[in-house]
Formats: sequence, C-alpha cells, structure tokens
Amino acid sequence: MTLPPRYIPAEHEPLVWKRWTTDPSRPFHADPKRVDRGAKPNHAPGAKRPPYCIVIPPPNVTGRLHLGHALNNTLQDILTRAHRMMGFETLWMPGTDHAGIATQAVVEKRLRESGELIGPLRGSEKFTREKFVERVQAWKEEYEAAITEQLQRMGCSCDYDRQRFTMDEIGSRAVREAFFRFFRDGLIYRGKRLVNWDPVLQTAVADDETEMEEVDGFFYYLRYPLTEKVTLPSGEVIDHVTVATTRPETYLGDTAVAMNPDDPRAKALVGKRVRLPLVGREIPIIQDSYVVLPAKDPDAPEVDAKAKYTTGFLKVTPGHDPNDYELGLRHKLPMINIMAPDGTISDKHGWTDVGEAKLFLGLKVSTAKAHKLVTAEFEKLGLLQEKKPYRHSVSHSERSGVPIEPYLSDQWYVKVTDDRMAPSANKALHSGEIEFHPARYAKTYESWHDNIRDWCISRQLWWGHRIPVWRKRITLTEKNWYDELIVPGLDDINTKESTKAGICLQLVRVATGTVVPWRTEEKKFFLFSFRRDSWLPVTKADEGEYDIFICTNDDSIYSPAALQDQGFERDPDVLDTWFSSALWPISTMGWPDGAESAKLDPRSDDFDALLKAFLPSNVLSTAREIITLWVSRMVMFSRYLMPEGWPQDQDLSHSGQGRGPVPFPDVFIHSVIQDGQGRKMSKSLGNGVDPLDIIDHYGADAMRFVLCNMTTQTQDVRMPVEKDPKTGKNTSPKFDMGRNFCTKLWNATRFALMNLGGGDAGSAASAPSPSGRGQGEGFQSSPARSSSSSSSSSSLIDRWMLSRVASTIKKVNESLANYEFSIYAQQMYDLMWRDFCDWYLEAIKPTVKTDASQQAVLRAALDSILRLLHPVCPFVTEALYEQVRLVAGAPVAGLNVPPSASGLLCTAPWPIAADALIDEKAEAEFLFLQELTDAIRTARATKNVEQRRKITLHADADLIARLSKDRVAGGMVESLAGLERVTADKPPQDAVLFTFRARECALSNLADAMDPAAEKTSLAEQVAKLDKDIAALAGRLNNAGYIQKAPPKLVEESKALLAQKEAERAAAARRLGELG
RNA sequence: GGGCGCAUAGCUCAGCUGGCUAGAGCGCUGUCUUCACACGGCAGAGGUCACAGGUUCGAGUCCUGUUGCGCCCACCA
Repeated sequence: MTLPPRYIPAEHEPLVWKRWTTDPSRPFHADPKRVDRGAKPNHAPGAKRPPYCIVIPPPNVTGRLHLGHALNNTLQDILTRAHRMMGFETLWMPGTDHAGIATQAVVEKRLRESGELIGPLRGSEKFTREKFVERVQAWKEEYEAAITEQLQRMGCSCDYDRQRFTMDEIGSRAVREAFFRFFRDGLIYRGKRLVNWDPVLQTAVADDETEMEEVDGFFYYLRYPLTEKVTLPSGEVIDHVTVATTRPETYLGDTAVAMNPDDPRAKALVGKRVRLPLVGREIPIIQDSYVVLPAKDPDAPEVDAKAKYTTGFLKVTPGHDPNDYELGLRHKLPMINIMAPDGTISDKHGWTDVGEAKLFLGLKVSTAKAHKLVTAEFEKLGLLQEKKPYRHSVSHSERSGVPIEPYLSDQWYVKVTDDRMAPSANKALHSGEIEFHPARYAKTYESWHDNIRDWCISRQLWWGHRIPVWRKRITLTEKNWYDELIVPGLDDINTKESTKAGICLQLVRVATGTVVPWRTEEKKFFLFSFRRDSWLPVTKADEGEYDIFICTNDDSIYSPAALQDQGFERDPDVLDTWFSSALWPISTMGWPDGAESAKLDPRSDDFDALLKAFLPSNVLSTAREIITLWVSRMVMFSRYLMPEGWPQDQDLSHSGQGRGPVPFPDVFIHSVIQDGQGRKMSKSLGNGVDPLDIIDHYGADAMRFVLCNMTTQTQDVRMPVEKDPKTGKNTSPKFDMGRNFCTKLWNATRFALMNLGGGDAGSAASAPSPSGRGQGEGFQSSPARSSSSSSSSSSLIDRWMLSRVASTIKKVNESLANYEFSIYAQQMYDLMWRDFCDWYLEAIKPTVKTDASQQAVLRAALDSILRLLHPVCPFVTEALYEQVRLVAGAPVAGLNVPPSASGLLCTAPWPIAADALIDEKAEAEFLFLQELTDAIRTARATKNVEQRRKITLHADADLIARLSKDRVAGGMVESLAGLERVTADKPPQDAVLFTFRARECALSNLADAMDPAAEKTSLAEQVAKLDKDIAALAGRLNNAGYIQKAPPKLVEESKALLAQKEAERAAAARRLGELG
C-alpha cells in the first residue's frame, strides 16, 4: 500500500487541524510560566525558554478576511511556527476589532437596504441605541466567527484560548483606564474645533477616514458690496470686491474678507467693510499673507491653480473651512455655524443674523442645488460676476461616500502633540528601540509625528466604547461656587488616597471653550482634591456658565446611577476605534489589572504572568497604510501607559508618561497585493479574492507558499485575477505553483518512504492515525551526539545533499531573521525540488535500496526539509511527518533532527546542522557531474536521440578516473545521462563531439545512422558562437585598464575562460574538417 | 505641493555593498506516459535590463535628468 500520487488538501487539512488542537500538549498555547527572557531556546519539557510573541493586527468585524489579511497572517504564522520549532515559548495573540464607524456604516446600510431603517438612525422610532447596538452585536458575532474560521482554515497557529475582541470586557477595561489616565494627566481635553463631519452618518470622522475624489464644479465669482466707495492706488473707484469660491452657500458664514498685504490694493482696502448680500452682516477686510496673489498671467501653464483663479480677495468662513478656521483664530474672527448636523443650512446651531437669507434655510450644503439657488440670488442682485468650470478634489467620507463638511463642534481630543506622546514615539525610533523593515518606512512614521495634530477621539456613533465621562452644566458665581462644584459623596472617596482607582474632573468655560485648571495648593491640575481649604475661590471675573466633566475609571467609586442623581449626564459619544486599537498590545495581555483581569475573563488565569512574559512582543506585521493610524498610536500609548522601568517595575499603576517600553521592537511592513492591472483589490471593483476560495481550490499550503514567495521587499505586488468559469469565484493562476509544489513534496516523500521500506504509507491518506504516539519512533538516540561512524556516508552525493541541507538551514535562518520571506520560499523551492528531487532522488535510485547509510541520509534530509518547510506549508508537512517519523533511520552526524516529543511536526525541533556539513568540495565536484550530465543530455536532445537509447561516452583518462572514483556518483551520470558505458576508446567516425570544461569528449551509438550534414551545420554554429565569445574575452583582456585595475582573480578567470573557449573552438573546427 | 516605490523574457517577479556569459515560476516549442510525481521528467526558444547623460577598466546594479505607472501625506479660494 502506498500514498496516492496526489496530495488532496481537503482530505488532510481538517484532520491535521484536529490533531493540533486536540493534542494534550496544546502546541499553540503559550505558558507564561515557562518564559525566561534570559534563557536559551530549547524544547525540554518544563524548561524555561525565551518568549516569542506576535499580537495579531485585529481584523475588522466588518466582513470576511481578504487576500491581504491572508498574506499578513501567513507571514505571522510563519514567524510564529518557526520560532516555536526553534524552542521559543511562542504566543500569537488573536482577536478582532469592533471597527466602530466601519461596522456601524455597514450595518446601517444593510438595515436601509432591507427597509428596516428609513431616515436617520438617531431619532429613528424603530431603533433605540440599545436595539441598534444589539443588531451590530449580532453582525459582529457572525463575522468574528467567520474570521476565526478563516484563520483556522489558513492554518494560523494562534493561541485561540486567549482570543480577544476590542470591545470585550478586558478591552473595555483597558480603554476606560487609559482614558482616565490621559484625562487625569491633562492629555484628554474637550474642545470646540473644526472637524470632518459626515452628514449622513452624522458623526465626526478622522482625517484618515476620508478620501479625496476629483469633482467637476465651478468657480463662482461673487461681488460683496463695500459699505463705502474706495479709491484704489490706480485711481479706480470701486464699490465692491469680488471673491472667488467653489462653495457659494458658505458665504452665509463669512466673517471677513482677506487679502494679501503685498497686494497693491491692500493699503486702500484693509480695514474697510463689506456687507454680505441678503444676510446684511458687515464684515471687515483683513490682511493675511496666507492669501494667494493673483497671477500676472493667469494663462501661463505652470501657474498655481489658486493664483490662476483668485481675485486676490478671499472670503473667510471660519466655521466651514479648515484654512479659514486657522485664519479666524489668528485674527480672532467670530465663527458662525450655518449648518445642522444633517448638512442642511440652519439658523438653529449658532447662526443668528439670518436676515433676508431665510430662503436658504433647509438647503443641503455642497449640493448643486444650493450652489444654484445662492448664485441665482446673487445674479438677481447683479452680484454674480461670472462662473468658470473647475475640476478639483474634494474629501469624501470613506464610509458613506458623501462629501465631508468641515463643521464646528465640541469634541474630545488627545493631546498627542504633548512631548510625552508623539515626540516620545520618535525618540523610540531614533534610539533604535523600534526598527522598521524595510527601513525606509521609518520615514513615514517619523514625519507623521513631526506634523501631527491633536487627535479627535469622539465619534457621534452608537457602536463603540462609550466615552467614560459625565457632564453637568453649571453656573458659577462668587457665592455659589462651592456648592455647585462639590459633588456629594466624593469627600469619602478622597480619603482613600488611592492612586489606582480614581475620579477626576475637568471644568470647561462654556463661553470660551477653555479648560479651567483646578487651582489647588498642590497644583495638581485635574486631580481632584476634595479638601475645601485647598481650593481658591471663584472670583467675579470667573463667573459664568461652565461644563463640569467627571471621569472615573471605576464604577464602584461613583456609580452611574449616583452621578445621574446629581444631575450628570453621560457623554453620548463613543471613542474612535483606534483608541482601543492603540491599547491592543497591552490590553490583550491584561493591562491594567494584571492578575485581577482573570475576574473579567476566567479563560486565562495567568494574566499577571502574561504581560510580564510577553510584553514587549517581538514584531508587528502590518500594511503600510497602518503606520500612521495604528503603529504610531500603539507606540505612544504603550510608552505613556506602561511603567518606565518595565519589566523591572511591574506596578501597572505607574505610567511611564512617554518613557515606558515600546510595544514591539520590530515593525514589518508587507507589500500590498494588487490585481493584474495594478489596482487595489476591493469589493466595488469586484476583483477581490477570498482566501477560502483559494484554499478550497488549491489548499491552504499552496496559498501560503505563494504568498510567502511573493513577499519581496517592494511596495506592491500584482496578482492577476481570473474568474473561475465553474464556480464564478475569483482566483489566480499564481497559486498553481504552490499546489504543484505541495504535490511534488508529497510524491518525493512517497518515493522516499518506499525506499526506506518503513511506514505504511497508505494510512496517511486513507486512515490517518488519531495520534502517532505509542508507535516506535524512528530514532534510537540523539543524532547530534552519535559518532560519525554510526552512519556517515562517504558517498559524494550524500555529502552533497547534506551540504545543501546545511547551507539551506543557514540561509533560511537568516531570511527569517531579516523578514525576507521570498528568499525563504525560494530557498525551500530550490532545496526540495531542484536539489532533492531532480538530483538527489534520481541519483540514489540505483543504490538506496541496499545502502543503509544512504537511507539514513535520505531520511534525515527529508525530515529536515519537512521541518524547514513546515512554517510555510504546515498541513502537508504535518501529514507527511506523521508517516516519516515512523520510519527508522540511523542518525546522521552533524544534522540534528531529533524526534518531536509530541509526535507533531509543529513542535518538532528546528533542524540544526554543523557547519562542517557545508562541504564546498563536494558541492564543486557535484556541480562538475551535474554539468557533465547536462552536457550529455543537451547533446542527446539536440541530436534527437531516442529517450531509451543507451549511448557511449568517450572521454579522457582523467574524466574516467573522476567518474569511477565514486561509484554512486559515476553511476548517477550514467543513469541520468542514459549511458551504456564510458570508455577511453577513440570515437568512431559517426560520433558526435562535444567539449566539456575544455575536455574533448564524444558520444557514439546515438542512432542507427548519423546525419553528417546536420552535424556539420551544428558544428559551424558552435564555431561562430565561440568566435563571438572569444572576441569579447580577448577584447576585455586587451584592455590595459582591466588588467591593471580589476581584481587579479577576475583576470585569471577571464584568461582561463578564454583558453577554454579557444580549445573548444579548435576542437570543433578540427571535427568540422574531418567531416569534410 | 512633500515623501516613497516601481519600470528587467508574452505574464508575475528575483538580481544585496558594480564583474552577468542577466535568473526563477507561469506561458510557449519539441520530446517522453521509464515502476515518486503529466499538478511530472528532459531539452529548447524568448531580454539593445523605460529613455538620455555621467562616474568607472567594467553599469541591470552608482550619480544626474526625462518619461510613464502606483501608493502615502498635505490641499475643498
């Protein structure tokens, strides 16, 4: 009984997965108690070993994983599996991200499509907040399960017992504590700012949640009447100024007109006023160098678009344009908001002087309709000068697709500009604590921090972490301030003097939006001190409306109910998704509670040890667009929140405040997979590939091998996508290679097993044993310690094979250390296919059945290949190892492949080869034989010699000696080249001459009859080709500079090559003469 | 506008600090169903390394510039 000639993944993958996950040794489970950072990697049961940890970039629960995920997770699994086999205590922490805005948008869209939801979500009768969140929760459950299944089908060896979710209790606890600490330390503040507003989802969105789109529009030239006539330096008298705008309706919120101080008209106009049509508001003309001067020649091709279109007068709308907002701040202009959250023009949100502009109320801003109506009114008044077509890019919401409205609103911010945040993240880069691979990506990271702005973290959504802040609006006077500020019950808490749990307050003056520092004797701003005598009283100047914000990290201190009784309302907003993502490396491991986290999730009771053992993790693997969104924030948060002296200081209540540890020392940025046309894969383009479709069709290993193989150091990789006519699913012919590779490995092992006479090869396919244990192991003793006399083969091809294995181990180790995945795959491809199959297995066919020492080498080489390949192709190698491990084989000196204690390949020790196995002499000699074989094969093919015909090689005595020196090696050439005999006899008249390394050789008995004409043509071609080569070489050697400056070794090589070519030419020419 | 990357065989890509007689896989051509594998073996065809300059004895590789494509950041006058 033998293995079938094909590897059919679907027959093995589920069984192999079951073995991994049900084995009592729990191979994917990390035990922090076994970790010792100072230990050497080893496999001894119960021994201490160094940690190796990767925290998964949590996939969004918005949908299923795509090929980019497959790539990233394959790479992480490769690293994880390799290190596990190398003897590290290995943790790959899995989990998913709630992806606030993205998931809410997807679910909202679904509900709209199904007709369940009509109109805006907020205020919807059908969906209360709780009910909607319930629906999102259901969605999350569905896709979290799908994602987990996908990961498992891919073979990802995550520690699934620890799987986390950003919004689970552990994650939420971390968010709460982190928010509290930032709030307490003054790094979270409330501010009225201009934000990106999505008028459909009705929430603020981050800059990175928007994307630019080219839009056709118009430049409208509007005339603003001056309140008095002005005489320009040119002598011209004007009664209006003309502004150019793409969004005419925003004129309703204009609070100034700006011009460049260098504009010759500025002197006459700055300080004058214009009156806004219909609104009637009078606004000043101000000067600011931000304003672009009009181009002298607007038609010149390289003129900046702004200079080309501008009139020199810029309408300033601080409430609805980011630049105008900055301008407004600089000039202390009023900010008028003319828009309701749904994007309609409204006088209910801070706009009072509506005047005759009433007719615009209710219009949706940024629509053609609004532009039309507003400009029509200007036209009626004779104030529309002209309009010009203009194509420009406008930012759109990534989630709802509508244009983003800059919108003035109250939001929470993290002060990432603080020295302890972004600058600290850069410090980690400069000190080498964090390193990017490839290194160029460090630049993206660095410049992001150099230009960073405070991070708006509040989102007006329902799906996410609720902001842990309660608010009450109060009016403070000289008389009532103490009573207003004191919150009953808090006095008691203060006496606890607890640093761990706490409560803190912020006071924001409503009129100005400014945060009022708590004025205590201790100068502990925001840290609430409840001792009345430590407060400075409110003075007359301080009187007014205030918002008081309370933040606590522990509901037991002050319960939500108690706060409500006091008239506090919980902030309705949720946090930006990246806030919880930023905590991911530490929250998943139980920050901030350590051992106590087990109360929140009893699945893992070793939380105290977990963080200590595995943080910092070893590497973060991700796509480059995540560098700013996520990598940066994880570094900032970890450095701020984790203790400075970590891991010596293990008191998690200590915040490092920018001097804590980095969450990982290495960041690997993988390439982006595009389709065959270089486009991004996306749902809308229909060019996405589902990893499960690939796995169904090709097998997980095939997919993984190809993904690994294409992970070079470049930015993008193209993957031509085809639609499978049968299934209608997207696929790519690129994966053929992986499938073929697995089949080849399968058959090579099959062949080896046949020749090793061992295990019942059939059982792997038909009836895999549930556990391999209990059956005889292949090795009797550790091969590393065995003496060379045990089995070391003296055969050249065996030494060559071992040398190839040894040097591949070395190169694979290097590639893994440098995150050079493609090189790793390539090495394994060459070793398994080219070296092992094409040469070694073919070469040993005549001898292996009777040569015990060769069998040992065969077994050890195969075992090594399976181990080295396992991280890339875990399923097929595991299935094969199940058979191979049962085959007895003597140890091979220098190649250490001890049996796996569990019987599983996934925890088998990584092969170790002695340097002495790398045998350059054997490789050189083998190369000689390979080339000889090739030369004969080529001659046979070009002379159309029949496949089965055995021919005769005529060679010189030296070559014959070399071939007979090693019985097996000589036999190899004979069998691979199809030789009947090798002789020193003079070749017969009809022999075909060829030269091999400057030796004249000949082949005879090629055919029943030779064609002398064809032979002559071929020889003439050879001579011509050689002449060309000789000319080139001679030219190089005649160059004085080359002789003088090139390395002598190179010159010698050229000379030798020239001599060889000349000899070959002479021989060919002579033979040509003989043939007449 | 700032930054990064890519342009090498029909396709997808290697080619590190300059020595190449430029490689791999797929595809193509020929041949072989020989007892591991036709998802295979063997052999072969196919490339002025985007373009133009420069440095060098020598450039796919280094420098400068040009063109084309892609990505990130900034930018709604």
